[in-house]
Amino acid sequence: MTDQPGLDGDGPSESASGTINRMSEGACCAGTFPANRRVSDDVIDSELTVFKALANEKRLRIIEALRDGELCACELETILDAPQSTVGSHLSKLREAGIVRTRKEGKWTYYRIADTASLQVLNLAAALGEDEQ
Amino acid sequence: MTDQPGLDGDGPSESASGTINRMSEGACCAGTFPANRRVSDDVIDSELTVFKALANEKRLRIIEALRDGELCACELETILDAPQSTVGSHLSKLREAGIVRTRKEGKWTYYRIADTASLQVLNLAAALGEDEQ
DNA sequence: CATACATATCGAAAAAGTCCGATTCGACTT
DNA sequence: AAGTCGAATCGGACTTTTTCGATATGTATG
Repeated sequence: MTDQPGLDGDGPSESASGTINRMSEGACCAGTFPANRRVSDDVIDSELTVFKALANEKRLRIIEALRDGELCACELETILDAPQSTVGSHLSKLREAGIVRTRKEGKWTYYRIADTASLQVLNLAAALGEDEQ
Repeated sequence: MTDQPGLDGDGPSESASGTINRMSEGACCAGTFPANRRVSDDVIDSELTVFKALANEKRLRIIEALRDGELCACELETILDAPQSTVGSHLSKLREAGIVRTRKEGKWTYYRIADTASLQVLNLAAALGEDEQ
């Protein structure tokens, strides 16, 4: 027989609820798992939508550029120094993810940050990544 | 303020050396982009590292599972219901990104969230994505 | 030391994402 | 209406990421 991890719980951070159903026979985790630690698919989907939208250098540059206020699509083209179709598809993804919102004025389309919470996410991520390098 | 789109169309008579212009004909924003809105590459890199690590369903499930405390790699295998090598590579990426930290105990490896700021990022993202669906 | 188990890593195929020319569409001007 | 400009979208080449069997490493046990 083999030991089970976390049985005696002498670790420094073993303070979680003991509702995890551990097995009493066989290998470490065979058969049973802490099902109560699953999270709803909706939450995962929400997070995934946002993070996929943010996991791209050009899209991050767009958002950083929009920190101080709205810009039109063509201005973002020059900031990214990329072809119109490239910038356009990035903007589409940001809009589909709900990160940015648009305002049409004549033949121009102005983009702005939809929710300041997006900027908080950026700030937190920057701080997180910073002390890891 | 920079010139907003509104200057008259000049026609295809671009003669100067386009320093930042990629299009054949400058119009709306050619030459007058808000350069001061650029952000340092370091910040972008930090954000990118974090967001790339979080932009994956399985890795998000791992992090959500670790909210309440550490779990060993084999427990995470059963949560994800994926082969050991798949889970292992996701855990490697999370560790390389600094999202999780490990603790070895005998032949087991325990994973935990490295920084509670990660969970704040998740919470914000979940809220952001929520009201977009 | 042989064995079993936990896990890290490799490598190649599959899947997903990015890039960008070309096209389409809408709004404006003449 | 015809032409122009800004912008959205399509299609396919290209790049990156994911997946997972196979293998390697490490740790306990007999």
